[in-house]
Amino acid sequence: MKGLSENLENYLETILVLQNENTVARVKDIAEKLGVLSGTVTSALRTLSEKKMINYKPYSFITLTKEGKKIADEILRRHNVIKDFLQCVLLIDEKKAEENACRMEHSMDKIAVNRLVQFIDYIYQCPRTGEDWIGNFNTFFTQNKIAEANCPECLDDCLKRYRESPKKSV
Amino acid sequence: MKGLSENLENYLETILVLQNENTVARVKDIAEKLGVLSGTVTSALRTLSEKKMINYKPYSFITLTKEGKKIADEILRRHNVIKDFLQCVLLIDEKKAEENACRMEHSMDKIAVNRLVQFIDYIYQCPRTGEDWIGNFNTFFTQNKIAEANCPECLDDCLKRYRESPKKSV
DNA sequence: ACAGAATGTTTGATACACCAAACATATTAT
DNA sequence: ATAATATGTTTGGTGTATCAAACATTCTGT
Repeated sequence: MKGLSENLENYLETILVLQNENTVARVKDIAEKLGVLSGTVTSALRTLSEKKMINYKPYSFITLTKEGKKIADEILRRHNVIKDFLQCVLLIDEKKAEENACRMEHSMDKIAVNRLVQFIDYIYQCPRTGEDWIGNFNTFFTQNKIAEANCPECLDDCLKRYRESPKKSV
Repeated sequence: MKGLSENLENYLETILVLQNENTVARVKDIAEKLGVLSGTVTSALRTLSEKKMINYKPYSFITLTKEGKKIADEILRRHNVIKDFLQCVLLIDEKKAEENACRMEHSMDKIAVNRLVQFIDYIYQCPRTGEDWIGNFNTFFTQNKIAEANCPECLDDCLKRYRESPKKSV
C-alpha cells in the first residue's frame, strides 16, 4: 500500500540490473553493488518479500514479482532518462552523470521525468536546436558567454539545414 | 567533517527560509514547515548544534553559524535553480515544481546544479532558443510532436529577431 | 504580578538501515 | 564423498528519525 523507501527502491533496482547483467541476482553481488554487508542485504530481501516485491526463500534464487518488476523498471527508466540528460544535454562526464542519476532517480516523480523526456525529444526534434545546438553549449559553458561573432552564420546554417531537409509536413 | 544527512539539510534550509521570512526561526514554525512534531525539531537542533551548524541554547533564539549559513545558502540556491528549471523550462506547474525541487536539492551535487544554471542561461541567451522557443515546447508536449507547418516562419522569425536586435559583438 | 496560553524540552518507545561476527547452508575440488 | 571454500543468514548492537505525552519555560492579558 505504502511506497518503498529510497533504500528499498535501490535494492529493487539493483536486483533488476543484476538480472539483466547476470541472469540472477545473488546476495553477494547486491551487497557489492550497494556497498553494504551481506547481512544487510538479507534483511532488505526479507522486507521486500513481505512487501510482495520479490519472491524470496532463504538460500534460494531471487525473482521479482510482477509488481516488483514494474517498480524496478520505472526506477531504471528514471535513472536512464536522468543520466542521459546529464550526460548528453548538460554534457557532464559519465561518472558524475551516473552518480547524480543514482540519487536523483528517487527524488524526481513520474511527471517530472516524463516532462524531461519530452524536453530532450524537443531539443533533438526542433529545427532550432538539435545536436549542433547542444554542441554549442559546450563552447558556452567553457567561455560562459555566447560566441556572438558566430551567431549570424550559425543562424543561417540552422535555416539552411532546415530548408535542405525539412521534416515531412503534417 | 562529515556531510549532513538529507534530513539535517532540510532543517538547516528551513531555518534559513524562516529567518528570511520572519527574521527568526521558531521551533513551532520549523515543525510546521517540515510536518513533524516539535520534540523532533528539538532533537534535530541539538544535533545541528553539535555539528556547529547553528547556535542553540534551549528556550532561546536560533542562529546559523558561518558554516551553517554557507551550507543553507547552497541548498537554497540549489532549490531555486532546480525549481526554476522545472517551472520555467520544463513548464511543470508551480506546486509540483516545488515538491520535486524540495527532494532534488539533496540529490544533485554542485557540479550538476552549476551546469544546469549555465544551461538555463544558454537557452535564454542563444538567439536560436530564448523564451519563444520555450513557449513552443508547450505546444510540443501537448501534441507530442513538432508543429512542422510553422517551422519555416518560426525559423525566419528567429533569424529576423536576431538581425533586429543582435547582441553587442565581442 | 500572576494565571493561563503558547511554546519548547524531555522521556520512552517504535521503525529503519546498517555493521560485526557467529552461525548455517551450498558449492567445489580433489 | 567429503573437506575446504563460497555464499547466505542470524543475532545483538549502533545511530538516526520519528511520535506521544509528560513536563518545563516563556509570553500575554488583565
